[in-house]
Amino acid sequence: MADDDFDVQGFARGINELLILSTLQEGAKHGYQIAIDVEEGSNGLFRFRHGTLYPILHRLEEAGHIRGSWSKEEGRRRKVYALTEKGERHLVGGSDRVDVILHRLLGMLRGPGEVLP
Amino acid sequence: MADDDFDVQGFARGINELLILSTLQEGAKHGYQIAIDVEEGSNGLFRFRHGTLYPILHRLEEAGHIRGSWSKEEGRRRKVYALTEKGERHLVGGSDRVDVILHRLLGMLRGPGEVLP
DNA sequence: TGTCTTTATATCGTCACTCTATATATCATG
DNA sequence: CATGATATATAGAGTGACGATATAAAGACA
Repeated sequence: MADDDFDVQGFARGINELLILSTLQEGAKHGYQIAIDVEEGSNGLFRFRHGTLYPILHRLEEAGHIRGSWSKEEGRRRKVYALTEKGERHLVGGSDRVDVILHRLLGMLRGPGEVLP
Repeated sequence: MADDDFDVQGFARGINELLILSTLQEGAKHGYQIAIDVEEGSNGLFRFRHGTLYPILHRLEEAGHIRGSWSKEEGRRRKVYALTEKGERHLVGGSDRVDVILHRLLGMLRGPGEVLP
């Protein structure tokens, strides 16, 4: 499959990844905080179960989009993730792509008669 | 999971279903024609493999969103699908939902801080 | 006539991924 | 000291898109 091809699976996966990268723009944070911020930032619309969140974080770390480091403040172990440059580029490109795809989708759904700007 | 909850899997699955329902607004057609129309209508962005298309058509038929009937014109057997009223309602509701998610998602991705109405 | 491509529908197996549930550990509160 | 919130992790289940493959008939071409 070509790189600019659309597939729903990859698109869905991408949404979750982009949401995580997006909140990390505010600064480095640990997983639990990411989940909270995404949920609050979207008024509860977007939400991560921890069974969903952590695998994605590991995936993003392996891909070099985020960089994790353990901190042991107050005895509580936390893995704090920071956005890398690669991750930032991925976020910008991914957001543009989501923009294009969803607007085209909406154009299709609104019916064939309508002409979009 | 509540009905108005967002999950990426369901959203992704919904995209394909809505694309199919959308082209059927033009009138009843058979599966192969649906695939062609979706691909051409989106300038090649959205595309169905037949391994993807037919299971979705069966799913939509079972759900009562479309109604299929066999035709044997010219000796070639075709299953022609028509949009039902239920399917029409599903399409309208689904389009509105895509609209909402699109704007909220882009609001999140375009940078934190701002919470959209 | 034979065969190759296009049209047309269908299903099976694989793979990836979300989601539920469970495990582990620390800190705060009553 | 038990309960709940914080915090990370993984195993198991279920779903479904995707690729490959099967079937079959129509049209083109030599």
